[in-house]
Amino acid sequence: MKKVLTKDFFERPTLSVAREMLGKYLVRRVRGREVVAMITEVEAYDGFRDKASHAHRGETRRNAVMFGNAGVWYVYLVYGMHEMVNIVTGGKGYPAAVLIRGVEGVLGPGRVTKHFHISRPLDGKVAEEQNGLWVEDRGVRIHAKEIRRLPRVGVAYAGAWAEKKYRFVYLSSKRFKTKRTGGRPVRGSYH
DNA sequence: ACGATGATGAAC
DNA sequence: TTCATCATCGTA
Repeated sequence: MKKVLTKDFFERPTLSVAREMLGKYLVRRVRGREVVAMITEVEAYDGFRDKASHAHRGETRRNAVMFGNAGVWYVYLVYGMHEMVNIVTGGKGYPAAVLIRGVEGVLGPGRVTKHFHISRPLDGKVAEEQNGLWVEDRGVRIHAKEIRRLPRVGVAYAGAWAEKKYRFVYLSSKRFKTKRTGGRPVRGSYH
């Protein structure tokens, strides 16, 4: 059971897509090499009003693909050195995307792109085999109890939007630990 | 705790 | 054209 996810999967409410991306497989094929891993951590960036989203200030050259068709890669550079990979969700004209923050064995969005050799030339490309980067459903089903919803990382400037639990983590991903202070989980940490 | 490193967007 | 900021990471 191996099915390449297409536009119909991504052209739905962003939070649903984000949650359902856990357990799916990111596949990269370039120069005869294939890299595959199960997605274990994602974040949703949803609409014009989401202050943490690049789309909040309106359409620009960088974020234009977020306003376009679902099922397209949105790849950009942050902090001068890390590429981030997102997949566009929702209908055309509605800016939204899901950031892939971690896969099994590779936690951290900058590490994911490095591991999969993903960089800006993929920005704006459709997620399909022909473009060398796509998402597969391989039949893994993740139970709601295995998912933790947390605030997004690195968006403290976004006020109330920073507190929304738009980050989805697959708990059984072995490397994910939760630090606790006063008994409350605060953030994921990487080991 | 901090510096690396460069693109982006808003101000001037 | 300048400037602050930034969906981070490795080293300390």
